[in-house]
Amino acid sequence: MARRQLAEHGPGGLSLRAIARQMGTASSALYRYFPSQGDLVTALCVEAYDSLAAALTSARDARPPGDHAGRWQALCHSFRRWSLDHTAEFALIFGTPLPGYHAPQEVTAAAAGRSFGVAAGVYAAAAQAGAADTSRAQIPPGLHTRQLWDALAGDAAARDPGQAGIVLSAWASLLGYLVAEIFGSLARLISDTGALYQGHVRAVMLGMGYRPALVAQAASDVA
Amino acid sequence: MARRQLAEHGPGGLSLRAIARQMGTASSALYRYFPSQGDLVTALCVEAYDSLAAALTSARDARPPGDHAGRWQALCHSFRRWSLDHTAEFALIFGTPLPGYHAPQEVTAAAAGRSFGVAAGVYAAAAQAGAADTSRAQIPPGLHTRQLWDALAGDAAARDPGQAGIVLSAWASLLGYLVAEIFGSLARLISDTGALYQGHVRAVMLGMGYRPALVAQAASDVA
DNA sequence: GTCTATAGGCGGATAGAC
DNA sequence: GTCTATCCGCCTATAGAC
Repeated sequence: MARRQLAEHGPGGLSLRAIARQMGTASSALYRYFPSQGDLVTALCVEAYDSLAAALTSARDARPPGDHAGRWQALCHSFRRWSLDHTAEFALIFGTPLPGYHAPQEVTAAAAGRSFGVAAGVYAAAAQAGAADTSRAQIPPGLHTRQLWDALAGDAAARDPGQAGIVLSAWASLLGYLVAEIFGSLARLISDTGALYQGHVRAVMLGMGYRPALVAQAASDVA
Repeated sequence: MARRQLAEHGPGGLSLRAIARQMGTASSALYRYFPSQGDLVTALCVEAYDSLAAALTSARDARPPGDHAGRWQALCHSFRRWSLDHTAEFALIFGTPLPGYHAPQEVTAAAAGRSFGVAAGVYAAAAQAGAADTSRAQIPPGLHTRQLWDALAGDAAARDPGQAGIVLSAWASLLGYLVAEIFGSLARLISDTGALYQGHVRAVMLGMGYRPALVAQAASDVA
């Protein structure tokens, strides 16, 4: 099925008809595949999360397993690349919720955990290898995680509750930068967003406890 | 005018008719005040930015000028409170851009700078007083700021280009947390968002170079 | 499976009465 | 200034022919 074509439409301009028009079929034909618009959106959300997870995994594996700081940095770079290349999907899963639509908790939480789990796994490996010092990160332990453990249960790497908070906080920091860049609130204030993102990543890494020497080295690798 | 009533509508459900319906008038009556929908949206955006700026300013002034770490923390807390209390306005200025709408650069940039300038001023004061060590923060200098300097020109506090990058990066980190919390992508993974936000703020502050002792003290003040 | 046709609703915007 | 009436377009969803 050519469902991938769907997401290539405008971010907010998501509509059954527009999708159908774009792929050359009648709008009513889509009802053979999805009972309603909501189910189609849900499918798109899951696909977007999985697409992001795939990009992150690919970026991770492009670096040797021992290069922990490099792996995290590649992850960050990939996150931004994916977001810039898939602004519609980005808006779908991270942007303003659709007016009438409410995503089913189970399915989207699992999909979200799948993408977040990649980041958690990379950090867990770094912490275990000593490339990141968990105790230097400043995130309080004892978070009441809900779906998080279920989503990461399959990933044997991430177990420490403190680690989950650290990665979640760091991931939110990255997300904030991308939201500001892609949705435009940052573009109103600054121009060379790429350079600032590099600094942002560096600051986040240090906040996570990555060893400064490794961070500096990983940064020079990119340049 | 009862324009404030407008913003009390649903985040994505922004429409001239819905607004008019809610305030009991005919939709066509609004055209006496705004030439088109876009102008109305622009007015709402500016009002939202100014509302945020007012909240931030108020939170800042609730702490003594010498309590630099406390002022920044109050700012962060106020940012979250405002966002949670004004989800519609939050979505309007930080969320997915409206399909057809393009905000006029000059006016929105100025408004955005007005709110961001409060944060920049607080940090600049902290840096000048030695409560924050700029050199410990890990953001590269030499950013090509565009509207930023114009917006902050009136504020004599913020001058160092490096400082602008630090605050921008930190502000993006906060924004990311709030986006994740309010738009729901974080709610799918975790429950006690308030506690995590406190840790997030702490990590951001340390990343900005705030003295660890002051951060710890400010944190205990809140608890 | 995909099409045409259609129902019913909401949206922005304008014209003209009062 | 605000109203009613209206035009036109886009949307979701369904019915029924092929």
